[in-house]
Amino acid sequence: MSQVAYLPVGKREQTKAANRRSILDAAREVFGELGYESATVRDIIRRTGLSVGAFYNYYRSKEEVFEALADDGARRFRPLLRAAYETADGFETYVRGAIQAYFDFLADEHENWQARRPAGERQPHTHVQTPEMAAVFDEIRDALAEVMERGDAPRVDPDYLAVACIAISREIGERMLQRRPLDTRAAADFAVGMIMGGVAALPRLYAD
Amino acid sequence: MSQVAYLPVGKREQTKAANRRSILDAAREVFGELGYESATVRDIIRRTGLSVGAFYNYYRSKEEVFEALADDGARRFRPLLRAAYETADGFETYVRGAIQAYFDFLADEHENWQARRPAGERQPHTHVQTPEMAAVFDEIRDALAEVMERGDAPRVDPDYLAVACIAISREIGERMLQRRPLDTRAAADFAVGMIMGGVAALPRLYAD
DNA sequence: CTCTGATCGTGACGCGGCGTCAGATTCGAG
DNA sequence: CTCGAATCTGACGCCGCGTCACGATCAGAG
Repeated sequence: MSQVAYLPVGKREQTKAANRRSILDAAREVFGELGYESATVRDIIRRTGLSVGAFYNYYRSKEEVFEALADDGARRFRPLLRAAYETADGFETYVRGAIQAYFDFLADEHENWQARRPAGERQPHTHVQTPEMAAVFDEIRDALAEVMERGDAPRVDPDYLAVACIAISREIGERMLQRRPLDTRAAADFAVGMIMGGVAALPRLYAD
Repeated sequence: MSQVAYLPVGKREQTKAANRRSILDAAREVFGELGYESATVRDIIRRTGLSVGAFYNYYRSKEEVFEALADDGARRFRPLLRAAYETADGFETYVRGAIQAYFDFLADEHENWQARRPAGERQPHTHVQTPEMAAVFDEIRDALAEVMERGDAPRVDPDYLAVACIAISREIGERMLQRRPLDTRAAADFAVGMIMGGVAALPRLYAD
């Protein structure tokens, strides 16, 4: 029974990975229960059973844990986004696929661990800047540009377009979560309609 | 030279108002220079010359000062919004007026006291929930509903619509501030186009 | 003007969260 | 088994926060 070749071989590597996960899980719970503001680094640490010093071997602050959480979310969402891109056969199907995927994702995450916090609270899926988030932004902008190039839609300022699409999705998504019954489909219909109509009416980049 | 009848008559009232202003001004500067996160209640207090205790007679925390700042912004913006409503003679002119007003307002505030902070920073004009902010939201939603009723635009879910319009304006506005040269007109063209086209294509509330 | 209660200002103080670091412990290569 | 490096531990000092007992100032009554 020597050296069962798992992914992280050494014992050190294993506990390291486990601790990272443990901290992230604890943080999710704590932020969910106490909210970001009033949560304490020590609150998170307590749930992990680690010592204070050990925690600081992994993350330098509460903020950094929060970012890691957001980054994690973005990382899990990315494949869904990519799938939407690859499945799509035009501008509208891409937008629809991406938004429906996002709203379902949102609903899922919300169910799972967001123990009903007051609205307007800081949430990992919004307004934090992390590398993975930036990557998602770029991916969306490029996909939009790419799909526009194919002639399915008029060419407009891709940066503003991406910003607007994300803004609509984010805010409609958040509003959606507060409504009962939860209807991701209706919300998606709204967001997609807004974007599709909007693009058609937008000032063109190269008047031709 | 006795009792020149100013607006706040008593000396007490005067210094009270002066202190409130002083704190808000100091807070603007401090947040502008240090950023919200790393700014300290004491930093603000130091700039006012007040004592610690005196500060706490006016605001209970850094957060509360920040909200007061946001509230103040909303309060100054409201008349401009109202003017846009009263000047408008239809859906498009209202949307255009409101957005142009907002972007000009944004540009102004930015010039004045926002000593170029890293992007994504917490800013009083975004994502804070204050009574005055909520009032602005309601005003926009009602104005949109009202204008829709007049038949200038198809009727759609007013809540989602208001959320979407505000989201677009907010995010395009923020992006606009990062571009050189600063072009509020172009940004407004984009946002208005997006909204106008979007509304036309939206799922109707009462299919008729 | 004086007196008096009330309001407001002052700053030292205690509390609590933060991040560190010297020492202990555990791992794993040789 | 040995030893150096990686990791863990938790007591410690620091710093910002909000309070509160006390003093100063004001406004109104007499």
